[in-house]
Amino acid sequence: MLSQKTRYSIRALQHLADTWRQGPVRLDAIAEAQNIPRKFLTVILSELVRGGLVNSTRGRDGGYELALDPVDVRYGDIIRLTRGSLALVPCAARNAHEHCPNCLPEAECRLRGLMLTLRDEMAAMLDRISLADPIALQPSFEGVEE
Amino acid sequence: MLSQKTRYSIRALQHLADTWRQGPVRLDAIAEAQNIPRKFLTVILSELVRGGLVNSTRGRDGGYELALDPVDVRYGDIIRLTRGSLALVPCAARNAHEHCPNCLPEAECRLRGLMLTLRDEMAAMLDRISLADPIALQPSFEGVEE
DNA sequence: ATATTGTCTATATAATCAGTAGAGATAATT
DNA sequence: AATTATCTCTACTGATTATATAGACAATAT
Repeated sequence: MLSQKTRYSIRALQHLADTWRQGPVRLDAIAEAQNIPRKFLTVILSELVRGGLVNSTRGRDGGYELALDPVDVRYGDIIRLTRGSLALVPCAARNAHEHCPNCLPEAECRLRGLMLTLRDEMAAMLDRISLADPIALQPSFEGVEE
Repeated sequence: MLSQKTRYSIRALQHLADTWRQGPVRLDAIAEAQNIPRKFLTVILSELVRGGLVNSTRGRDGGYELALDPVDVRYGDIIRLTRGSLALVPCAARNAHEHCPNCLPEAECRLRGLMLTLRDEMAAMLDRISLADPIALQPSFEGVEE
């Protein structure tokens, strides 16, 4: 699962992509439009600034804007930045690789083999789509079991 | 990320797939071969039994075996059973669907649109591969940054 | 009977997550 | 220079979840 924080990060970035080239957007505007707790969003946006995806301006008329053209911010980048890794197990991460505790030797682990392949498929998709791309919305399931 | 418990579950099931049709395998044998804490594995295997993937036999010469032919146990099933869902956000789950807290209406959420597509791609892969399939192992990265 | 094996519920501990508090820094305006 | 409007940073809190462990119980073979 993506953490709530990662989900907030993505939605905040989508908001900034939507307002690209319209000048700085205030934190409160983002919080309100995206339904994100204001205080928590300060932490999240600061991390995105530190991570280089967002620029901030302080003081009156300040706010946030994307540091890059939306077309250059891919979902894979965002998830790697906020969550550290795309992979579903630590040992299958290509960037933030870590050993899994209590596992078999990596070279013998079939779960790792599988999860590496899956990670690469996920990366192929998430690195293809940017904040500038249209995304097909899907009707709500409204609790329907499928 | 998959929880440690899910990872243990998968490795335990792989072990049982390897010993398919060789009679019940004792918990201690699995724990030792797969490097899983013995006491924790009792909990895990009991859940797999309750979930219908594994059969158990008590008493002397008892142990665990797969309830189905390995070819009929797909990784998607295992993850759905142990983790509840394949999706990376609650609202993108097709089986265990839940609303994400503090989100936009689902029908308007681009993150959900994206994550539904990703979920379906992941499902396509994980439901194609079973415990009977060979899995390509991959050399350990040994801390190498890529 | 006894030894061997799995089952079940409760508990302990630690880590992570989600969110808040509050003092501080910077910039524009007056 | 004072004021107001912004963002910044570190620390903290409370709740939840994850990772186990303990120990009494049930079933089976010999």
